[in-house]
Amino acid sequence: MTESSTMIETIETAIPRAIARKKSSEGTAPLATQRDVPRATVRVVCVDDHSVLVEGLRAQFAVDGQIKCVASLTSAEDLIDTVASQRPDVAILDIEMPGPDVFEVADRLRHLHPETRFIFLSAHIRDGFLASAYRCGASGYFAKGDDLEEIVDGIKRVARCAEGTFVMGSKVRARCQPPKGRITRAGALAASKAPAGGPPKTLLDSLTQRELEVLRLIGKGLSRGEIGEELARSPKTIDGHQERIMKKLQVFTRAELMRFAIREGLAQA
Amino acid sequence: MTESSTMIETIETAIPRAIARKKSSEGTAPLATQRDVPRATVRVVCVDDHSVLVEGLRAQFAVDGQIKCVASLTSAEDLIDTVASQRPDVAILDIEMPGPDVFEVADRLRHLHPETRFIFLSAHIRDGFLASAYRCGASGYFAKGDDLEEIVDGIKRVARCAEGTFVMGSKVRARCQPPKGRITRAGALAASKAPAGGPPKTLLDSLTQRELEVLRLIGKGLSRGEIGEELARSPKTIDGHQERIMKKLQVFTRAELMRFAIREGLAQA
DNA sequence: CGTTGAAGGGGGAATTGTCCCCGTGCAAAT
DNA sequence: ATTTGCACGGGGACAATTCCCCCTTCAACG
Repeated sequence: MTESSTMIETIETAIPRAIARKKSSEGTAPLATQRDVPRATVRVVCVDDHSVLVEGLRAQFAVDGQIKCVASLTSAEDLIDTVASQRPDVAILDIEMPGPDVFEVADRLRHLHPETRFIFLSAHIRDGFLASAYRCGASGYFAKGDDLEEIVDGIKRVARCAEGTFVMGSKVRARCQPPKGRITRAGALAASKAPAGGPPKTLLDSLTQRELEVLRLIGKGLSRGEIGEELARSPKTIDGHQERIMKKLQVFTRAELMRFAIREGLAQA
Repeated sequence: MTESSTMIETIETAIPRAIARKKSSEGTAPLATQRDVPRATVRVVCVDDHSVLVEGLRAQFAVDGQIKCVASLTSAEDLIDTVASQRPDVAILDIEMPGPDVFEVADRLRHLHPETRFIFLSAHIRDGFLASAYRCGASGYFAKGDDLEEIVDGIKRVARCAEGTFVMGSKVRARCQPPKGRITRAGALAASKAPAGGPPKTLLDSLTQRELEVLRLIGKGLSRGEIGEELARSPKTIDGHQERIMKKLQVFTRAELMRFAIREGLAQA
């Protein structure tokens, strides 16, 4: 199954939304051609409530020698402060943690400290997580089951590549484009303009904003009436949304919608 | 343990894996920092599909110096064979992994190699997992969020303690003893001697066998009619069971029952 | 011995959920 | 400009659900 090449195939998908903000460097790409030249140490901060996971990263950073973990947190609560004081190049964020919502914190982080990039390192590959990660401006998404070397390589790549790059681990990539289309250089390029937004395409993308909202509320356990109240609509209207959602997702009961919401990361179990 | 806030560590550096490799290659030589009571090294095998997690354990084992990871697997598939060839003292098992059901493999392991103890190290503390772990003969259950020292200490304890003990991490213990212990008539008695090693009590224990069965079928997405057919009962009867379940679990809709079933490991998302 | 209480089984009514249908506005395609 | 498509809002019919009620059995408790 392994390629003959030793190169790790981490794909960088160009993101249309991100307008290239050049760093006053001239036309020559200063980063791409210096693969073998040791660069300044990449400073990272790790956020994961599983300390054993963080130790594993530290160990691998030590082996690699080009990354240094300058701080670690067990929730997203103090992330902003820590980034403000430590000024890391990259923040590595778990998703399912106690405490404040990681995506919201990440969104604030992007606005307060745009120079610090961040990637997600999650145990699960869920469409909802992937979409949220992309929307809040992440530079990458890796699964905890991805190879260590690949993760380390991805971190360095994120720290050094142009802004607007979205790097995925191979297991993530394998999950988010299964239906049609092979992953090749050309394929990735084509995929970036196919869905008219470039982000990883998932089943969730077939839902409208309203439908997503309704699905999220269903995932919270609200009844049709409660959802209608929440959105200031008639319960019948909610029924209609629900019906369309179920048709799109090929699901037939409300309970299965709950399961779908949980599986895709829209609702918490 | 009430440390919901985050923890910052300014790091000097950890080189755990390199050290671990070096030491283990030297054979079974005792360590320089060995304590007054010299013990044989505890030989363990780690099973987790997240290799970064395994590296974290290895790193911590190197720091501790009394545990040696003799093999690691990314699924339970080859566990029996590996135990047969490596003869470890303890197997450390993740629960939610691709591949064969860990509890079933663990059950076979106990019968084929009763001298090898095993503990579970899971990201989630679910009542269903806890019950399954206990039933299949595990010697312990730790959460990945438990302190590293605690996990390492637990492994050593399991390797050295008398058979039949069940060791839990502090976060696990905090979860499985609900404030309002309202279980059975013998509940008070069992609770009083629980800390010694009795079966963990959870919300699930308050359900009867029939109710558990119904809950499992609900978790599979079946409707009342389908469940009634499955159990050869009237749909109305199923309604009654469901109602009792919801009352016991303090849950108010079928969709929330689905969520509960998923959270407690009775159904898969 | 009677009482209590928990478990299994079911009836009936009100609510909710499921699935048809129709109408409107809005944007892209013809 | 008209057609087409579709997200959105809602009506009505009917099945499923929720939540009351009742009965029976059986084991534990006073």
